[in-house]
Amino acid sequence: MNDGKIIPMTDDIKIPPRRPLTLKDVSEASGVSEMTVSRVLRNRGDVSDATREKVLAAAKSLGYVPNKIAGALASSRVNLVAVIIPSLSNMVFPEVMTGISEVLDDTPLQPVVGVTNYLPEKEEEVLFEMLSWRPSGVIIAGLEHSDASRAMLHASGIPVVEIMDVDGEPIDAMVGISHRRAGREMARAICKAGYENIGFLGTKMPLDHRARKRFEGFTEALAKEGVEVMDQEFYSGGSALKKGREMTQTILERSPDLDFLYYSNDMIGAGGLLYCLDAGIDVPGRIGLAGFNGVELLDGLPRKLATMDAGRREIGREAARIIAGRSDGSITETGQRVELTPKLQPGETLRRW
Amino acid sequence: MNDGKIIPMTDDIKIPPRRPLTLKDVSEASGVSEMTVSRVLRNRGDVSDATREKVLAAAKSLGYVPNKIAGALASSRVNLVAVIIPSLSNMVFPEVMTGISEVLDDTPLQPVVGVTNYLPEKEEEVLFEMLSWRPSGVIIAGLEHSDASRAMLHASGIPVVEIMDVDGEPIDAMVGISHRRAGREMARAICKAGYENIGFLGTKMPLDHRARKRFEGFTEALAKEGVEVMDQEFYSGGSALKKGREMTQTILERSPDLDFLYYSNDMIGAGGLLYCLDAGIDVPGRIGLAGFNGVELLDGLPRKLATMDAGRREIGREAARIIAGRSDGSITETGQRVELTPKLQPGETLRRW
DNA sequence: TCCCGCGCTGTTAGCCCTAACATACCGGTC
DNA sequence: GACCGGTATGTTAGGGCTAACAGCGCGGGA
Repeated sequence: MNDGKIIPMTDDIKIPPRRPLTLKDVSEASGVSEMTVSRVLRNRGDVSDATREKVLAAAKSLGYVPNKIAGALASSRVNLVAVIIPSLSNMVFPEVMTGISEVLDDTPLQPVVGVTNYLPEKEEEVLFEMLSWRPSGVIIAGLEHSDASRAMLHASGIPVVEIMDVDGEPIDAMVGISHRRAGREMARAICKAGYENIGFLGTKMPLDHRARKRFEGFTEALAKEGVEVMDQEFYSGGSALKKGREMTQTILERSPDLDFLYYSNDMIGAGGLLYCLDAGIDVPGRIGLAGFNGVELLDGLPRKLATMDAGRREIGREAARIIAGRSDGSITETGQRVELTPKLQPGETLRRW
Repeated sequence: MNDGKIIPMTDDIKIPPRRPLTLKDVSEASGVSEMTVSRVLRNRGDVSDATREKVLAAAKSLGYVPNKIAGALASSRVNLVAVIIPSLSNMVFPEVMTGISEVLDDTPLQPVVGVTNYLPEKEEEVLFEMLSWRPSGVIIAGLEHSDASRAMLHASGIPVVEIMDVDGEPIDAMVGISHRRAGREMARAICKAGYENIGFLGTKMPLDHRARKRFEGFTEALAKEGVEVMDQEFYSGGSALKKGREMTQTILERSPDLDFLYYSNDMIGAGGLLYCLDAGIDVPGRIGLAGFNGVELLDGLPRKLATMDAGRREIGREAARIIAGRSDGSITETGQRVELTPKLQPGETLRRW
C-alpha cells in the first residue's frame, strides 16, 4: 500500500514553507542528487539501502509531497482515469463507482469523477476539462454524445469505455446491458403473469436515453402480445418516493382499470408501492408493480418490489479492468464489447401462477 | 507509411494525430507564435480580432485540447479543488457535492472527489495523492484526521475547509453544524414530548465521529433531565432500510418498555418506522421515532419521520465560497468558522401535546 | 523632427520532474 | 595490470506551457 510514499510525521515538521518544496530541497537535505531522490520516491532503479533510508528520512522530515504535475509532464504518464456520469444523487452511479474503485485500488490508477446532470453541453465541458489533464482512460456513461464530444474522445487517442448501455455503436469499448432487452423482458414477464392494462410511470427526461430505450423495448414486446400501454405519467424533480406516490394516485384515479404499473426506476416504484398499500389496494393481486435498477437500498420495504438488476457494480468493475489492462499494456486490443445480462427479480409485486 | 510530419495548413485536413497535438501545431497552422496562440486560448492579453479568429479556427480544425499539465506547471496555477469525503453511497455527501458544484460552476474551479470509506489510512493516501496535484483548495469532511494528514494539510499552504462538523479545532477554515448540539436538541424535544424510555440505534462505526458526537450530546442532555438511554442496538453493512427494520424488531423484543427510538440516520429510522407500522404499533402514540439528516429522498413515507436537517447543501455552498474567494483573492483571511444551525423537523413520529 | 505611448506580437527563460545516457567504483578473471 | 560486468549515482536534455519582458509599427504631441 504505502509503497515509497512519504507521509510526514508531526514530530519534526519544520515551519510552513513559503516556497514550495521541490526535489532539490530533499536532495540538498539528504546530500544526494535529485535523480536519486526521485528514484527512491518512486521505487525505481537500484538504490542502496543506506541512501534510500537517508532520502526517505529527509523527505519525511521536510514533509515533501512530490509534484505530480511536473512528474506527469516529464514522463507523459498520468495515473488518472476520468469517470463521467450524469448524476450522483440517484443510487445507480455511486454503485458503478464502487465497482470502478474496487478494481483501480489494485492499480496505480485513480478515478476522477465528473458530473454532467444529463446535459450534453455540460458533458462536453467536463470532457474537455478532463481530457486537458491527459488521463490514462475515460469511462463515460451512455453511448449518446455530441459530435464534438465524440470527436474529442476520438482524437485524444485515450482508451474510452462507454458504460451502462450496449444498444448502439461505441467510440471504442463498451460495457453494459441492453436496456431495450431489459424493457422487453419485463414486458414479457408482465404479460405472462396475466396483466393486461398496463401503465407506465417515468421521468420527464428526454435525455435519459437508457430510460427511453427501456420504454421502447417494453412497448415493442407488449405490442407483440397485442397489448398497448394504456396510460402514462411523468415527473421531474423532488423526492422520487413522494413523486412515485403522487403519480400513482393520479394515474389510478384517471385510469382505474389499470392492473399493472411499470416504473422507470425503483425509487418511484417504491413510492407507488407505499401508496397502494396505504390505499388498501391488493398488490400484486389487483395491481402488479415493477421498477428498474435493483437498488439494494430498498430491501426492507413492506413488500419486495419486482425489478431488474442492471449489474451496476459489475459494469464498473469490467470497465475499470479494461482501462487498467490497456494502461499497463496487458491488453492491446481496442473496441471491447461486454454485454451483461440484467436479472429479473420478481419480488413480491408480480403475480405468480 | 506516412512517416513525414504532416501539419495541415488549411481547415479541412484532419488526420488522426499520431503525435499528440501541442501549441506548436496550432501556431504553425495559424502562422503566429505559440505565445499568441496561448493568449487566444486563455483569453488573456491583447490580441487583434483577426488573429484571434485565425487561431481559433486552426485550433478547432486540428481538434486541439490544451495540455493543462504543462500549463499548470508553467503558471503554478491549478484549477482543481480536492473534495475528500467518506462515502458516496449514503445520501448525505452527494448533496454536499451538489452545493459545492453550484458555487464552483460560476468559477474556473473544478471539484475532484476522493472517497475514504471512513478509513484514516485511506484518507491519508487519498489526501497525499490529491495534494501531489497541487489543488487550489481542499474541502475535507470532519475534523478528525491522522497526525500525518494534518501535517500534510498544514505544510501544503493550500486553503483547507473542514466540513460537516464544528465540534473541534480546524486546521484552517471550517463549515458545519454542531453534532453535539443536534443530539442535545433532539433529546430535549423527546423529553418535552413526554417520552421516557429511550432506545438508540446506530451504526457500528467507531470512526464516524459525527454520529458519536450526536450520541454524546444526546445522552448528555438526557442526563440533565434525569433520563438514561435504556437500550442500544448497532448494525453494519447491508441495506439500511432492512437493517433498521430488523434492529427495531430486535430491540423492541428485548426491551418492550421502550417508548422512543432515536436512530443515527434517517434510512434506518425509515426502516424502523415501516416495521412499527407493519407490526401495528401506534406511532407516535405508543412509540416515537426520530432520525438524523433530513434526507428529502424519504419524503413520501407513510408517516413523516422526525429528523434534524443538517443543511448539507448549504455546507457545500459555503465551503466552496470560501475556497473560491481565497483562490481569486477576494478573501485574504484564513481560519473562517461557519456554524450552521440544524433544524428540527418534528414530522409525524414525535408526539405533540 | 524627435520622442512617447499604445496595441499587438515575439523571444527567452524557466516551472519540476524523469528518460536516457554517462560515469565512478567495486571485485573478480585471465 | 588490463579488462569485464554489475551496481550505484550523477549529468543532460527536454516535456508543453506561461510570465516577463523586448520589439515593432503607428499616430500624435512637443
